[in-house]
Amino acid sequence: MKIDPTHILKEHSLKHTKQRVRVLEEIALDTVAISQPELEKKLGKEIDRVTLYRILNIYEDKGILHRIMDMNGTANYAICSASCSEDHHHDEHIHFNCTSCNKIYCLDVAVPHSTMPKGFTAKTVNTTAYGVCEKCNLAVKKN
Amino acid sequence: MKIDPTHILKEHSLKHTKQRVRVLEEIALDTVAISQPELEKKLGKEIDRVTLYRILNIYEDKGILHRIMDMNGTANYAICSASCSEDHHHDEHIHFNCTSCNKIYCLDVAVPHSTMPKGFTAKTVNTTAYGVCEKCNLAVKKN
DNA sequence: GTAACAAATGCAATTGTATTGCATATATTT
DNA sequence: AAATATATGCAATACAATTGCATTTGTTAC
Repeated sequence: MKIDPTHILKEHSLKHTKQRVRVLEEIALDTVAISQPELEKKLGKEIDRVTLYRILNIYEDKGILHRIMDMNGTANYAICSASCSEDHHHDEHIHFNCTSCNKIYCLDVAVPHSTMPKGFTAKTVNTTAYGVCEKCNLAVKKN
Repeated sequence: MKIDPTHILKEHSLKHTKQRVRVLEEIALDTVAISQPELEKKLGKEIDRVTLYRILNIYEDKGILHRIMDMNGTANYAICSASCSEDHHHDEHIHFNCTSCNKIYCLDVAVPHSTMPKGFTAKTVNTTAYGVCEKCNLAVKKN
């Protein structure tokens, strides 16, 4: 995914700092969501832990990133589709969390809508499938 | 939900201890999933933290409880439907995570199936809707 | 019922994720 | 280039979860 960090920051009236740019660059490298610990490992020498947390939180609030919890309760981040905004995350695709390598994929499969019971108002719906991903399935076959 | 802790333990060849019985009793009190911290608050004087964690893990492995992560990355637990087993969690209903009171409801709404991309094998699918629950919606109207 | 054994519990210590307060550094506006 | 608002880095802290080990408890066989 090719992104323009400077443009994204301007769009959301966020100050242009090298830390913020680096976070966006790093996350945009892969369509697979990246976890906070992985990000910290990659950026820990350039960016302080706390700053990283703060940047990720701001990006989530602004609708720039979406956050997916994996089975361990660890936050994972991926770039939002263009239609996401501060008020509403249009994060209605399926996440696939591999139980072998723990990676989280954003799959291009539409989520069928379900109607909520009376009284419940849903803002966002998050569907996560747990199983084994393509890579890990192949790795098993080889052995 | 009425359950028989002794029967459940026997069914899964688990030793019958008072701690294990208490955990099952406590979780069965409500259809709403209960979080680890809440459980600890309620049972902390009877059961050691670590023991509680271990019991919850065993119950999840055996398919007795299912675990739902809330937005904070905290584990929440609810009794599985009868069809759950060690090999397969038939946890295919929708969870509703209220962003106001943070409660997790197990809704009686079937999850529409989606087909996975080639190479990806899904074992369980977890759908969580985020929004405002019935109680909190009513509370807002009153003020 | 009781002895023997395996397994569960409790405690202390530790890991790992996330947050808060405050001083310093940096980006934007004029 | 100066003023000001905001972001960053550091230290300390909170909280969820895990590990190792000694002790206790449940189960099985006698």
